[in-house]
Amino acid sequence: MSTPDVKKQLFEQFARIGTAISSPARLELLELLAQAERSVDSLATLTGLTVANSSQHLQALKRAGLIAARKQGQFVFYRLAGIEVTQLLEALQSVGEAHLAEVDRLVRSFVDARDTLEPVDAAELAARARKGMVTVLDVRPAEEFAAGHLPGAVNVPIVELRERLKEFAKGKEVIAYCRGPYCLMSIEAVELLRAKGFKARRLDGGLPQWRLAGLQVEI
Amino acid sequence: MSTPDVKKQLFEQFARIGTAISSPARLELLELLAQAERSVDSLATLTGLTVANSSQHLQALKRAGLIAARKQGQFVFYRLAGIEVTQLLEALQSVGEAHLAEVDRLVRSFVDARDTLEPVDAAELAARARKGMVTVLDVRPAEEFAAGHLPGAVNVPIVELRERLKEFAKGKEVIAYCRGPYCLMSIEAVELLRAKGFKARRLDGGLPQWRLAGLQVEI
DNA sequence: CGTGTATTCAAGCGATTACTTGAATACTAT
DNA sequence: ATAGTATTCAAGTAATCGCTTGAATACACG
Repeated sequence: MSTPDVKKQLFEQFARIGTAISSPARLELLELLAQAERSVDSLATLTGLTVANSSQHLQALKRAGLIAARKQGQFVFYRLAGIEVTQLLEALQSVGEAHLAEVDRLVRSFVDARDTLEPVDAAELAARARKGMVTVLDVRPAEEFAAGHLPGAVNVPIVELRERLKEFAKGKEVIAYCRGPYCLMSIEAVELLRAKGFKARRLDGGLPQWRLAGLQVEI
Repeated sequence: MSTPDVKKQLFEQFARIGTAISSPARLELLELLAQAERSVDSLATLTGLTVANSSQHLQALKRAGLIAARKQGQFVFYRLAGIEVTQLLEALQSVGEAHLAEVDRLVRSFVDARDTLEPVDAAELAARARKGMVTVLDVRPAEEFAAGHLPGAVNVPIVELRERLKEFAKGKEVIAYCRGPYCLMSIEAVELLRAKGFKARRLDGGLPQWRLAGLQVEI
């Protein structure tokens, strides 16, 4: 095999991965899978895609090496193929934030709050949580919490938060997190908590970013 | 603007970047631009694409925020938009290496040598070069060397190496590098040097990886 | 000012992609 | 076995993409 030929084939392979992340639907699937493994059906419901369409997208992602499948009974559970995939998604977002004006505009449009919510970074939270100084609040759905969460976090899905406020102590600061930097549930949580007189901030990033920082995840 | 709508638009934006890296031709262009800024014409020549086709690919990359352009006289020089783009390409390759069997096969097919060439990593080279213990050899074309190279490196393009061997001292080890982990010129250089009785190894990665490691680049 | 060169634009064509629909397959549980 | 559910497969259509060709634009130089 001649060498320029090998080069070309390598570019073709890498381009396959590019193709896999060139669809909004597939990116949404990947974001969900970055939280927890899930069945085709559950992914279809969460994304609003038809089941057949989801299945096709998932197969495309699998062919590109981004996700892996596990069959259990009549269900097929898909999961990210590895931490490299999370890194790839991070890099994708980081390019978007740095160089696409449209991304900047969109982020500002819903996280004006960002400035006022004073996000805590992972290292700071890790230190303070270890000393028991803060309550770590995971507002994601129970399934995602079950598949892995920050050490010592309590799970109150955002839809239940309003009616479970009494579970929190007024004195202790609450740090809320959810799926990632563009996940709105933690922002909503912080706003609700503050309105009710709690001291609350949000984590800058979600579980995937916590993992990427090399920090420990509890199951 | 409703929030699920914003989410959707964000995925669309990130997908634009995915689309940009979904073509082998564009990946090749990006790899070249990771070395140095270049004109459309020079990129077309290097890749073997027609000028019009290159121009279109470059515009696509620009729209996706991956590259930026600078017009000087009748030339348009394109360059990577930022270090995030290099990170993205790194992440892409890393997913490929980890999860695409085909990539593994291709890499093995031309870098069996890899095992026997005992690549040096960036940190080790930085330390040894600072003490003057090794000769750092850049085998890339002169233009790319001129746009930035490892501190203290000497530039002998691979095509000139055979006739310029007398410039090297037999006793001092030579560490060769070129464009990146899949760049063959440094492998060829090491093989030639060894055959002629020099002590030689290659750097694991090229200039972009050196930059990503946060190490200093000389111009 | 005209000539040559670098780049971009515009139109066209074949190949690929995204999504839908309806059916087939695979497994579970009664 | 039978019915029910999860997933995949297959076929069809509209839209998009990659590349080519030929022309237009932009700039430099004599």
